Amino acid sequence: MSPSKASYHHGDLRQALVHAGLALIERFGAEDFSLREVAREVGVSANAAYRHFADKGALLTAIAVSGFERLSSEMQEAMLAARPRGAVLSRAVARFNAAARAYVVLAQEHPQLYGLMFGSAGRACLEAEGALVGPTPGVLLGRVLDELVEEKAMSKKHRQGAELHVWSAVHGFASLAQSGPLVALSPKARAYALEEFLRFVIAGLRG
Amino acid sequence: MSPSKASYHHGDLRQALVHAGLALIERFGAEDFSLREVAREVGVSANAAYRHFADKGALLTAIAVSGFERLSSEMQEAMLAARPRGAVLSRAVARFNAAARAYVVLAQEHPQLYGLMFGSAGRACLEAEGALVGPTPGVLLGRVLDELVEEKAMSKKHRQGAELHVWSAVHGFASLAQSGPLVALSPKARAYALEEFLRFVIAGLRG
DNA sequence: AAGACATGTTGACAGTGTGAACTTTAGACG
DNA sequence: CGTCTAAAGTTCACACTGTCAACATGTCTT
Repeated sequence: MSPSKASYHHGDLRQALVHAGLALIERFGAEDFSLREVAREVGVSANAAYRHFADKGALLTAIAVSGFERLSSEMQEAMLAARPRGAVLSRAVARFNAAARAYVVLAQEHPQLYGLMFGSAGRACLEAEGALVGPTPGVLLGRVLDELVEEKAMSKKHRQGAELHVWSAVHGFASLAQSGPLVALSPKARAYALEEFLRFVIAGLRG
Repeated sequence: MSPSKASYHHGDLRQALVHAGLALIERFGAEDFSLREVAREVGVSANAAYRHFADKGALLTAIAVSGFERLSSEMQEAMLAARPRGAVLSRAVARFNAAARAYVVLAQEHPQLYGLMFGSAGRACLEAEGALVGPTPGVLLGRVLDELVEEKAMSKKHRQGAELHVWSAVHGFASLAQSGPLVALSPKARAYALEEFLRFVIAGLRG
């Protein structure tokens, strides 16, 4: 029961495995992820993980879930901190930009985790209902779209299906930002490209 | 030298490995890809592959390259076959739509290959110069954008960096189409969602 | 004809995911 | 308090993997 029980029983092995697994993935990527190695890291036998996860895949999925929850909370935090700048940038647009930036930044700073989340391991928890505790990125973006409609920055007609559109756009940019032509650019140029891209997306919403 | 040499030397083992590997990947995905299994499939010893590929990863990269080349050729083919419909759909817009559809369709029909292409294996050959023989999707889309500018369907001002914008959008949609909220939809509904999305992208280009 | 070189094979080794059987421990109940 | 039980962790075992080293077999050049 005491939080750090160094004896036979670990206390909260499940979470420890997820934590250590996340660290390993960020270092070496999801491809070379080894169940035995994360067990070693935690200081536990190889098969101990099977009391908490059915599979190696189940642990990977749990790590992906933690990634989605982090993404969700960082997007929400950024949206809360967003402030409209002058008259050219409405409140809802500022909040949208903030959410999208948080999304891209997380993908850039944690490429391996991001790859896991949208690989075949993480794919599952987007479809499965109840796998995530926080809102999915699509849901979060959908809320901002509602604000845009309220502000009359986009028409109701274009609202339908638009969360998928903006999610696709942001997700695609985030993906290409870590493999495509953006990697060669300086951080400053990348940031500028992102702002340009956000203008493109907003323009698309206007229709 | 004869095409089917059943003896010690195989003839063109490299291509046979890529072919068989591609088939295995489409069946079981890139995660469970086994060098020994593809060798078995081809009817050759496990280590024969090392005369043609430095690594398991090198074979995977070669398969990804073949995927990119197929993507490229299918996009070009679709663009050639595209015809403007009536007066509402200009030639360049029709060609853009055709290219984007081909992209999404390939991702949908070969999700495992597509995942490989944009996983850490395929990522490399987008950055490395000369790894691909055909044009990259971004280059291909860029050409259609030039046509759009020529047609005055988009301004020169918005042309800069736009291939990254549309590539991001299309890539993101294709990715989410195989994991996100689209999988639950009927094929007809999915096709409609794609058309809606294309309108969104075109609107974004107009600015 | 002969040797050089590319191509394929065999054997071996460390490391992996995972099933089965065993052991330790925490907590419930008399 | 002692005892029983089920959860949590361990050990052993097995098939399989990627890859290295050494060897065998063709093919091509001269």
